[in-house]
Amino acid sequence: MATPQLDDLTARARIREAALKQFAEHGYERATIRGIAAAAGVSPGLVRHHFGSKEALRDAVDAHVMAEIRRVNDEILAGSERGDLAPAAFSQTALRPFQNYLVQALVDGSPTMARLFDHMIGLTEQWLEHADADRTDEPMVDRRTRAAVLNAMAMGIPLLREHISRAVGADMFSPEGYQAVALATLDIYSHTLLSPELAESARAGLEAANPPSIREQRRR
Amino acid sequence: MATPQLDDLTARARIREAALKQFAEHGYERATIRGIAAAAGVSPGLVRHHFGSKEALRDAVDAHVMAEIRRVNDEILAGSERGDLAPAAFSQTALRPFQNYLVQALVDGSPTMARLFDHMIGLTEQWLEHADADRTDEPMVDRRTRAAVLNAMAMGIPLLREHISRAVGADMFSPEGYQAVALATLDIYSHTLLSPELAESARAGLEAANPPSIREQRRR
DNA sequence: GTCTATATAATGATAGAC
DNA sequence: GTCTATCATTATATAGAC
Repeated sequence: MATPQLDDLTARARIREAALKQFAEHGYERATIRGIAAAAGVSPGLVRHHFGSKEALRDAVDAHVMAEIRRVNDEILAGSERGDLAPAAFSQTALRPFQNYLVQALVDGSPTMARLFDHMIGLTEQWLEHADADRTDEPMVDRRTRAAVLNAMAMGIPLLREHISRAVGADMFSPEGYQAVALATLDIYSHTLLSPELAESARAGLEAANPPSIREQRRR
Repeated sequence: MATPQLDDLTARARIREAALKQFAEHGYERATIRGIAAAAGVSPGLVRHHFGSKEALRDAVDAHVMAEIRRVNDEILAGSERGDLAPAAFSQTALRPFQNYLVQALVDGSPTMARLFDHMIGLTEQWLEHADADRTDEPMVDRRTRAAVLNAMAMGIPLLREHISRAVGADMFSPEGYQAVALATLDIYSHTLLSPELAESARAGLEAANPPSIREQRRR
């Protein structure tokens, strides 16, 4: 499903799958119709015949990825409780086969994937709602801003997988590398990186440097 | 310094500054020599005269950014204690004027910026060393892996600034947007997002699905 | 040092044969 | 449905005048 037998697919589907990989690996600009056609084992002309243009091909891949993500996500939601669904778990399961495409498309400025990003922010907000219930102090900013930043942070991992792999000494696609990164993510999420005192002093410095009118706008 | 008066610079420096901005905003591929020349107020031929090729221009910008970052970083190190230098503070101060360029170059696969990334991992490791001292439980993976992941997460913010800005409703470059994101970052770093129990159960599930031989390799 | 003009290569788009 | 051949555009690279 994530990596179907290319031989078993129609040419149109093969092209779409090849484009998915090429866009994910090289980005939209660097990926070429010729390269995609070669990877799919067809002629460049056939790509045009089925999709019309490179931009339309991107849209088709976007739509397919979006549909697949929603489908898998629905499957997971159907089989689990709502509420304890952490974004981490969400990305690691539903999004994982398409993660590289998604994050690259985000950087490339795909409107479709931008909407998906917004959707994910909503899920993260729900998750934060639960996490906030256990807090005693007031959050420094509104939940949506924190959800957006949190999402971007999570996306940074697959986006910079090349550099993480180099530093870790194992390909993030290998079982070993993947597990190491997943454990690191869990460890980071479950521990505090900044003491409350340091965070508070940093915040004070930040707010002192900016007009106080801004400060009160974005609580909750 | 970060945004010098273009009129006051030599043509060579103007081209370099223009390239810095174009590469940061559009990425290496989409940025064109013609566009850079226009932004610098010179002819495309002069770009070639001074830098030889687009790739060489990128190398020159890389070197300049690297030098500036080190210079600012050294200034900060000289004026502050070692050890309490959080990566957040580091990025927000020394790297900030070049952050967009750095993260885009990282995605574009610049070798020079890749080395800088590795250098930053080292700084984050030092920071984690202090944070780890306050922990009672054993980290789930070695420090370097956590530092690499943490770095990638931090980079995700400027990398996806377009999407964060859209979600927050304010440009991340505006004082308001910047402050909101900075506060969110502080809040996230100073709070736990996953309870120890949830993290432990997720870890157990993860390790059960993978060969146990992997598990013991990457502690500390 | 700086510009204009041109060569060359790559790419997306297109037309038409099978 | 699929391919080959070609066009038009764009970008980098280059040469040479001022």
